[in-house]
Amino acid sequence: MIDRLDRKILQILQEDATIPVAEIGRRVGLSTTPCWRRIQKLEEDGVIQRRVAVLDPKKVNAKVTVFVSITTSQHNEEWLKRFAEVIRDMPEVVEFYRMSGQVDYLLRVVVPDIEAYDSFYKRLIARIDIADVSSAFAMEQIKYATALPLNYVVLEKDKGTV
Amino acid sequence: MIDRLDRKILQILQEDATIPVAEIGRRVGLSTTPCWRRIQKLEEDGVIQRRVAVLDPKKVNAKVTVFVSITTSQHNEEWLKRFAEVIRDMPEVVEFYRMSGQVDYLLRVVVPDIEAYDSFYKRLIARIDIADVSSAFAMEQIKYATALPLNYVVLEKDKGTV
DNA sequence: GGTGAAAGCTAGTCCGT
DNA sequence: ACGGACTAGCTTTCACC
Repeated sequence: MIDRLDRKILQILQEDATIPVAEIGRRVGLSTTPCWRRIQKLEEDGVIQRRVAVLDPKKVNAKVTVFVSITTSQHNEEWLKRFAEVIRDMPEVVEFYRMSGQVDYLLRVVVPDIEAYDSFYKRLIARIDIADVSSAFAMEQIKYATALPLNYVVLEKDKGTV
Repeated sequence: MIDRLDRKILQILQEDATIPVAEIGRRVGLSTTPCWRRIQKLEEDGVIQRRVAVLDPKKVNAKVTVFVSITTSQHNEEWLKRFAEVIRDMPEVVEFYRMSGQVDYLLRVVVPDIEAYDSFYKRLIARIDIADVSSAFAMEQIKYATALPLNYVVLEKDKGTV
């Protein structure tokens, strides 16, 4: 499905989606049209989901990240569905995972300060029944990448490519 | 620095950076040129850091997320600097935080499966001295947003805007 | 699956208000 | 600081190898 050229293209677009198709083509050793066709296909196939602007958290007052570990007694499908809906409506929750092991769910929450977190926390527990919550505060974001590692991509056998 | 119109623009671009400037202008009630100028300024000021393509993790075999909690005995600047460099070179590490409380650092690591995580883990501890590591596996990514909450932005007093 | 050039939009510039 | 018209450049299409 994806070959080495596609992977090169994805690598570029993951880092900078403003680069013209002609320039991407040049970098991967392709002329404009085939490069464009590949990008189209990657979008159709849903490999490329969207193109977004990434903002500086400090400049928009999103300075504090809190990791919220949640355990629940309610292990039914209905409860999870409702929980997911609640979370989807809270823009402070930037990531949401169902975990294995001790904690059931993990949230990454972004707020300007501790007070705002407290307010968020109250809104959260008011909306949904949760057994136990524990919060861990990040002091500094040392690395944040939207780019996924592409070295694990399962490659289609390339047909006589360089 | 940022007013309500800027915030509306950012909201749009955070979700979809492919929308033409004229259309963004229309949505926020501005004609093309002033809207374009605002976007330029937001880029110059570093509020907009970059535009990137977001990929489907499943389609690029990045199916497993692991949260790695790290504690260290080495609390000096030199060690952290080296640690940060090591992490920066590992594309599997997608996020990296310095934490308060029990754990010193938290990593979000993305790999195709448990075996790949084990290999990553070995490479990590081979490169840097770490006192204690504990790994928590995510079973499912229920929400992932690159968009930051903008309701906390400190707004410049708008001058007679709608 | 690849190339080159034409056509249609969009971003970026200029000038006026 | 906003708006309209123009230009330059990029995306997208098309005909072809």
